[in-house]
Amino acid sequence: MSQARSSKSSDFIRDIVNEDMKTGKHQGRVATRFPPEPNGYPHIGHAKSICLNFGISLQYGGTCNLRMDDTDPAGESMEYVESLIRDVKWLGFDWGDRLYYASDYYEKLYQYAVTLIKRGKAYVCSLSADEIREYRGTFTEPGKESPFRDRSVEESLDLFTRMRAGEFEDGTHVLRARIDMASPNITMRDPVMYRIKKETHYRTGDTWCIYPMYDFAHCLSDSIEGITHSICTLEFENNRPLYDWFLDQLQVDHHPQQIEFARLNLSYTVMSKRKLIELVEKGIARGWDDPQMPTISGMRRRGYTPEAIRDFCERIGVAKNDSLVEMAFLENCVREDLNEESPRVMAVLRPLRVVIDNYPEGRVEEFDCPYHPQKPEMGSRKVPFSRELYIEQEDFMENPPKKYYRLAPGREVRLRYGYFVKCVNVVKDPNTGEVIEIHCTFDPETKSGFAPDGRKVDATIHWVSAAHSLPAEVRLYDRLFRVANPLREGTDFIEFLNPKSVEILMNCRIEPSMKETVPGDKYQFERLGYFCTDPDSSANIIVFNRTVTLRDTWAKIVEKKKA
RNA sequence: UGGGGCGUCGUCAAGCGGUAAGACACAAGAUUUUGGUUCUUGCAUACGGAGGUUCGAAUCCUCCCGCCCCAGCCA
Repeated sequence: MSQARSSKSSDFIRDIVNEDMKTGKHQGRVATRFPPEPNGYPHIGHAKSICLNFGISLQYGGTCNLRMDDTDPAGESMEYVESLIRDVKWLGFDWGDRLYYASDYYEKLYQYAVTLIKRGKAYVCSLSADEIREYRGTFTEPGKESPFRDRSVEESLDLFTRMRAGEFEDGTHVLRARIDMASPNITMRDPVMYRIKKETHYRTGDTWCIYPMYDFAHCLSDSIEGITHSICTLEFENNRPLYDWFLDQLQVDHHPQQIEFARLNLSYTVMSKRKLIELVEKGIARGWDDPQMPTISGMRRRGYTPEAIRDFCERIGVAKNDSLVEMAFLENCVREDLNEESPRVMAVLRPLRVVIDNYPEGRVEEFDCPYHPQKPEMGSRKVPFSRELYIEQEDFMENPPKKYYRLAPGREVRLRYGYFVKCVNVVKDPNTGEVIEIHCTFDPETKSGFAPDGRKVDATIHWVSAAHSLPAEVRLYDRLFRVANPLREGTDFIEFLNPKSVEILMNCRIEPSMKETVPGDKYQFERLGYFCTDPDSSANIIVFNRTVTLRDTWAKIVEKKKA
C-alpha cells in the first residue's frame, strides 16, 4: 500500500512535536495512534484525525497505531472494526502490524486497577447510579463523599474480585478512583473506573462482565503502546488531569502527553455518530455508504478520492477554534483532483430528441474525441454521430433570455467534436405545449467543429447519438440539509433535511464507449460534473452517482436574476 | 453558576512586540470546441470590546463581552 504524502504545513501540534524532538523528550521518538471505538462507520471528521495522526508519524519517521478503543460492549461489533480497517487503508495509511485493541489489555488494566486499590487510590462503591449522580454535586456545589469511600482495601479487593467473578448484578457496584469530591473539575470527583455489564463483548465474549471506563483504559492503553503524543479532540480537555492522574498514581514508566484539537464540523451535514446512525435507522440514508453520508464509505461510493480527502484535511488546518468548514471547501478539493484525473465523456441526463434534417438517414460517422482537453496523453475514444441525436433539454430554449447562448430557434451552436447545427424547427406536444423534438440542419463544412469561413458560434453543447447511446440511471446528490448548521439548539436536525438531496434520473443516455465501465470508475460528463459508476449497475442499466457538479457560472447568473 | 477552552476577512487559517501570509468563497477581466480548466486583478488601516505598558501591540497587562465543553456505570 502506498503511504500518503506527509504534510509540510505546520500547526500547534507539530510545533509541540518539534519542540519535543529538539529537547529529546521522548528520545527523539514519535508514536501516535488513531483510537476509534468500533461502534459506527468512520466519517470525514475521523479522516481529519487519521490524517493528523498518521501524517505526523510519517513526517517525523515515527509510528502510528490503529487501536480499537473497545471498552464498552454495547454497540461495538466486528462490522465496524472492518469498516475502520477498510477506510483507513483506503485513505492511504499503513499501520504495519500495529493493529491493537483495548480489549486485549483487559487483564493488564485489571491488574492496574488492583494496584490502585491496594494503594488506597481506588475503592468499590455500592451506591446506585442515581445516588452517584446525586453525590457528584453540581457545577457550583462540591460533591459529597460516598459512604463506601473509606471501605478497607481488603473489602474493596474482595468485592472487585467478586465483581469480576460475576457475583453481582449490573449496577450494584462500581470501582471508583479516590481523588477529590470537591474538585472544581467534575471529572476528578471520584470517577468510575469499572462498571459491571453482563453483556457479550464482540471479541472477548463472556470472559468479562466488568469493563473499564474510557478515562482509565485510554491513558493506560497509550502508555502500554509507548505513545508519545496522544492526540484527541477538545471535549477531552477536561479529562486531561485525570489522564495524567492515573499514570502518575501507577508510576508507569511511560507517560504520553495528551494534546487536544478542534474536531471538524462541515456545513450542510452532521457528523455525530448518533445522528448518522439515526439517518441510517430511519431510512433517510440507504446505509452507511449512502453517497449522501459524510462517511468515508459514503464519500468513496460517491466518487470522492482519498487524495482529495487528504488534501482537504491538510488544507483546513489544525487548531483549537470551534470551526464549521464550508462544504464548498471540500468540493473544491474534490474538483481539483478530479479535474486532473478524470476522462471526459458525454452523457445526456434529460434527453431532448434532435433530428438533423439534412443528414442522410442511415449514415454513421465516428468522431475521435480526446479524453482530456489539456492532456493528450490520456488518449481518445470514438463517438458515433448520426441523424438522430439527444441533447440536454436545458440546452434548448424556445424563448431564450439575454445572455443565454445555447440552442434556440434560428440559432447555430457547435456539437462538441462534431458539426455546427442550426435549429430550424420545433415540435411540440399538442396537448401540453412541451417541446418534444427539434429539427436542425448541419453544415458539412464544419466537421470537427471549425467553420472554414471563420464564423463563430456562441456555444458548444454535448450530445449522444440516439441509436448508439446506452441507457443509464443517474443519481444527483445535493446537500443533505437545507441549512448550513442543522444542529441549532431546541430543534430536531431531521427538520432541516433537504427534501431534494437526491434526485434520480432514469432516462439518461451515455455514449457507447462506456459500455465496459465498472463500479468506481470516475468520469467527467462534459459540462455537467464528475460522476462515478455505482455498484448498483447491472447488465440492463448502468448507474452513476454525481460526485460533484462543475463550477457553473451560468447557473449563478440565473440564480441572481431570480433573486 | 464552579472549572476548562476559544475569539484574526463570509469560511478555514498564519502570525509568538517591529507595523495583517495563504486557501476557499465572492467580484471584475483575459484565454477557451466544456458558461469547465488556466491566467490576471480586487477583496481585514484591521485582529471580540474598553483601558493600560511601549518609540512601536493582533502579539504583553487589566477589566469587560461572546461562543464551546464538563454534572453517562458513553467515548
